[in-house]
Amino acid sequence: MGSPEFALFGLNALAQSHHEIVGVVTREDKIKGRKKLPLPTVVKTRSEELGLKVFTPKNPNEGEFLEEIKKLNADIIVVSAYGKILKSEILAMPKYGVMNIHGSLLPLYRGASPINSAIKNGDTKTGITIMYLDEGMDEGDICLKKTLEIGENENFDSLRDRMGALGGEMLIEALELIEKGSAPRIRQRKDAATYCNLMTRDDELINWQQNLGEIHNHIRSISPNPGAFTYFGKEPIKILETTKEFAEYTGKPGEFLGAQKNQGVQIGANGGYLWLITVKPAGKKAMKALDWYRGLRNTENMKFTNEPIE
RNA sequence: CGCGGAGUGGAGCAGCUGGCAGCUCGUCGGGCUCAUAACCCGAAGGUCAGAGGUUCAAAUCCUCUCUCCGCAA
Repeated sequence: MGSPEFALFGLNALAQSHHEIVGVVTREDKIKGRKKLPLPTVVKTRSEELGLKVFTPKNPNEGEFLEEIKKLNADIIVVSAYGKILKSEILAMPKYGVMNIHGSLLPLYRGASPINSAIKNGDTKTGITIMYLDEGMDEGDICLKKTLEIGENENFDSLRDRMGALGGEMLIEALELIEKGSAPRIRQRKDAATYCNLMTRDDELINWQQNLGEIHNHIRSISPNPGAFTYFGKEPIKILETTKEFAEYTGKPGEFLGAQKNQGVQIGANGGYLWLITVKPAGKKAMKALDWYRGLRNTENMKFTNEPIE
């Protein structure tokens, strides 16, 4: 069971292993407004490529779907970023229980956005936990846990892919252990738990009052999708890639300081300079910050703001 | 029929109250320099997304189509 890209890794790992996938469960297709096309999850698309049986229940805890899944008679259910809560009835169904691939070192970052949150907080390492799912929010016992370094400028996509790959390997490993009956089962330390929520639009807005490091971490934690944004005049603009340079800066944060070839566009921030590398203006495609800057023509007194202006 | 932005030489943009297609950058050639991503000189490169229409004349006005993107869901 899974929905976004992260879940793909577990699926692919399983598909390449000797384990038989009796069915795949993923979120229902979403209606994408602009062209009002129903968009299937990547997991659904991939599963269909693999010729697997796919379920997209609105509520996985309801009668009809429960009957269906019971018929599959799975030995184990694997969950990875599925996005829906599973209740006891389904948790008790498989012989070996329900395993979850979670993108953090539990009990840290329980919740919906562990990968984003780790980057956003400027952590230098994170990891994958394979755990037994129970009714709590990522509270189940831990089976396997492995650590991963986070690069200084690494963005969400990059880390997500690396973590996904690791998660896939660990899943197979965990399944071997479970088959042999020698899988570890360690309780989580409740007192060490931290939580992270689902990201919303508000989490995407850049706050120029923050210091340089925080802004930089914020930007890469959701890059390239959905991407952090700020306001340039009255238009929103996404900032997808940056580097940071700590320095003395006494001007106002968000101000344009110029552009440097082979470096980017220099923006003032509390505690130094933020160099824009890649940017995506409203209505445009992602582009080099320098290209965007070039097209501005007049850059006198330009600045980014927390709110739309004019 | 949810709202909106945009498609112009390789890139980013201007031109859009109709009249020989322009800017910044890149590329190529040459020069200056100990040297350079700096500076100077020069060149190549565009059926202005596509189709139709109005006009003596359309990138520029009207109609339709295609594509990309932001918001909202």
